[in-house]
Amino acid sequence: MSKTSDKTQHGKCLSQMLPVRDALDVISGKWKMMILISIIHGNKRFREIERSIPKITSKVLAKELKDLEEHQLIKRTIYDDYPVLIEYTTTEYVKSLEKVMKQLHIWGVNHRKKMFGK
Amino acid sequence: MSKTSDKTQHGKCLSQMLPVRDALDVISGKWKMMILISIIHGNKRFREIERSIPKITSKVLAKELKDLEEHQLIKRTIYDDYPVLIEYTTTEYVKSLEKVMKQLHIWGVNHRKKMFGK
DNA sequence: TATAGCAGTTACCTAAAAGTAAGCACTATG
DNA sequence: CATAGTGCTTACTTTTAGGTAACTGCTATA
Repeated sequence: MSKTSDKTQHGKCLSQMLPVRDALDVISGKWKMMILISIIHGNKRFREIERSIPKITSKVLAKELKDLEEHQLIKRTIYDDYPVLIEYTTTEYVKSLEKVMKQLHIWGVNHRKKMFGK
Repeated sequence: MSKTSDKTQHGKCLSQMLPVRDALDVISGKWKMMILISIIHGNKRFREIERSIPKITSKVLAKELKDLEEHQLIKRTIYDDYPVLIEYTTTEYVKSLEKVMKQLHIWGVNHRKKMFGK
């Protein structure tokens, strides 16, 4: 195989890599997927989400919720009754992530089995 | 809905979250998936992989290759001829990640479209 | 004999992510 | 009237990821 054909391979390779990295930029980190899953499961209120995720702090949660909102995966709704009520819900767009989530879940279960005995 | 039933929900929720996080612990970060993709595409030698990934440095590459080896996704083979030749190849186990990779790729392409105009 | 390639390592530095702890203005409950 | 809950924010510290640059011992090439 010549060096020239290697270079062509590298080009192809990049077009695989970059979108994968784009995706990971959005969903990676310790908390984002956990928060999304919590909301998908029906948790709506800030404290409710906070309690559903062990060890998360309000500071981190607040920041991550903003990020997820920017990425249009969740929306924040203010119900201006007394007392003011705020709800986080998923958007339609979150559905596009379901397959990714599913595969991550399957692989995670399997990997844990592989790593620390079945 | 009672507070008791909420607590049951949170339990269910965790069993979804934890495997997803396990998976992300292995594949997240700026470089791991790019390195895997490079090797899958046929790059085998250290410098070859390095050149196939823009902006990566040898220090980071060396460290990430060790991590991937620990997770049994790649193997490092030493051919003790002259000069000593070292090759990185994927393991069988990497195949289990293919669906995850595929979904990340699909979602990444789509997300980029959504974010900065089609 | 100088230069470049091989597969990394080393020491140092910066930036980003995350943790710690407290507090705010408000309401609801005992 | 104290206590606890609401949805956060602020200031500060620690931890981790990643970047910079130089350098090693080896071989191959010009």
